[in-house]
Amino acid sequence: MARTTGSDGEKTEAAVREAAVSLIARLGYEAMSMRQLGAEVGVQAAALYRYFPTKEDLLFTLMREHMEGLLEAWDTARPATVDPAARLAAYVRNHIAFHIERRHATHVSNMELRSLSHERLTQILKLRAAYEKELRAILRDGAEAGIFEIDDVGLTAMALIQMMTGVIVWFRPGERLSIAEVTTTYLSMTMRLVGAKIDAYRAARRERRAKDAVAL
Amino acid sequence: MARTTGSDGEKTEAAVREAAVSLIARLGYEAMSMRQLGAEVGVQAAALYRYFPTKEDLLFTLMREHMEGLLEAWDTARPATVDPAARLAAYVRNHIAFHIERRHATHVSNMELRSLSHERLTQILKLRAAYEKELRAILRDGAEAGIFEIDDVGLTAMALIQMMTGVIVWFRPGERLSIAEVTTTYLSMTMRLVGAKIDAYRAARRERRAKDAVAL
DNA sequence: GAATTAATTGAACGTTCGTTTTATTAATAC
DNA sequence: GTATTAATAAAACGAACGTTCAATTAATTC
Repeated sequence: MARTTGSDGEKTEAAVREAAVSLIARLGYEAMSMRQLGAEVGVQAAALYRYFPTKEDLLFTLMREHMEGLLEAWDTARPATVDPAARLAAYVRNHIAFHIERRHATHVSNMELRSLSHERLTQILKLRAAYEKELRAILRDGAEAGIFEIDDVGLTAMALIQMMTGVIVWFRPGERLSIAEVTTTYLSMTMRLVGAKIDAYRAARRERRAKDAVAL
Repeated sequence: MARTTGSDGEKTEAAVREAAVSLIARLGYEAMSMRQLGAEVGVQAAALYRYFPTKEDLLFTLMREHMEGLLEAWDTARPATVDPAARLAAYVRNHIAFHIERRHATHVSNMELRSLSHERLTQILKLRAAYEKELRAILRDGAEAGIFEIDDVGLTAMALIQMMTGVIVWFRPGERLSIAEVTTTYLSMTMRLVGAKIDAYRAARRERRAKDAVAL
């Protein structure tokens, strides 16, 4: 009726995070009770307050770490090239891989924003905006280089993100399609959507060189 | 402290539905209390039970009517032609118009599915499946006629629906873009995504006629 | 091995929840 | 104008909620 044998703060906290993501994704933040979460971890509800001062703190921590993880993943996956088509392909691949791998956490971060305080909501939205800005930059560069055909950069970025993130709604690992197949298909849909011509970047560069050569 | 002057069951029920859609969209189903809903309508919580036997019945009614409305809207908007490009354009236009017009109700229908009982969830998903089936049929016809270029019909349908429905997340009437502008841009993104060639249907028909003429 | 710190239990707190019941008044029918 | 029906208020129900607190035991430190 007190500290249990083998209990370990680090392990318990990790178990709480994991169980919370899963429970909130399945039931919703409001519908999940602290008693349920405790039961899932194998601990009384009161023990949870050793790790997170309130239920909302727990939610916010999960969301912030998810968004920071997304930005870090992109920072690692970001290619060195300036070719917009290659950068867009990398963005799509990273986005889909990250979100399929963390379906539950993505669900939480996208659906439970309204349960955050105003200040914390702002923090999460700022992280999200930074991530989306990267995509808009790629689209703008591609449009200005003439290798993408885009009506409205902001609108296209939103459409692409909604389309890609939507994967988590219907995708189930081990069903009809593999992650690789899904990614390939989404990549070709993306490239068509932005009107990218295959190897348009190299063609454009060749053309520019030829023009420069003439100018000399 | 009982029936109030001017009270009218029909008006109250309509006010309850309207307030419920708005409150659930804003706060979430679990977070909205029956007392809050009553206050919004200008009535005690107990009075709500004259119109909906339980809170979940209220939610289910709103969702079912939303989905039925969507199917009816498509039934009305569905064009007579067999041209897949024209049908796809009509589908996109109807989808975007319907969802922008009913942003709150769409939010409710998409986000609160987990608060339904198993049986009722099945009913709603059946309606949704019927609606999505229409899009898959259009895509399949277009692919078979050779005027769309589609890797995977099911996956493309999901991608398109996620992309289009995503409009309600960021679109606010009266801001930078009008509904017409948004619709036009989404239409061209859709056509590019499915690899539709402009007037490909007419060209294909012309070609077929020419071949038939030769065969004679 | 005694003292200290870490981890947890179990009980309790005040609130709020969805819902039910009963009483009461407005509108309608005869 | 009386009887009936429709629409609501007010109060109450037990259950569940997030959270706090004191007590208790395991692990660690010295």
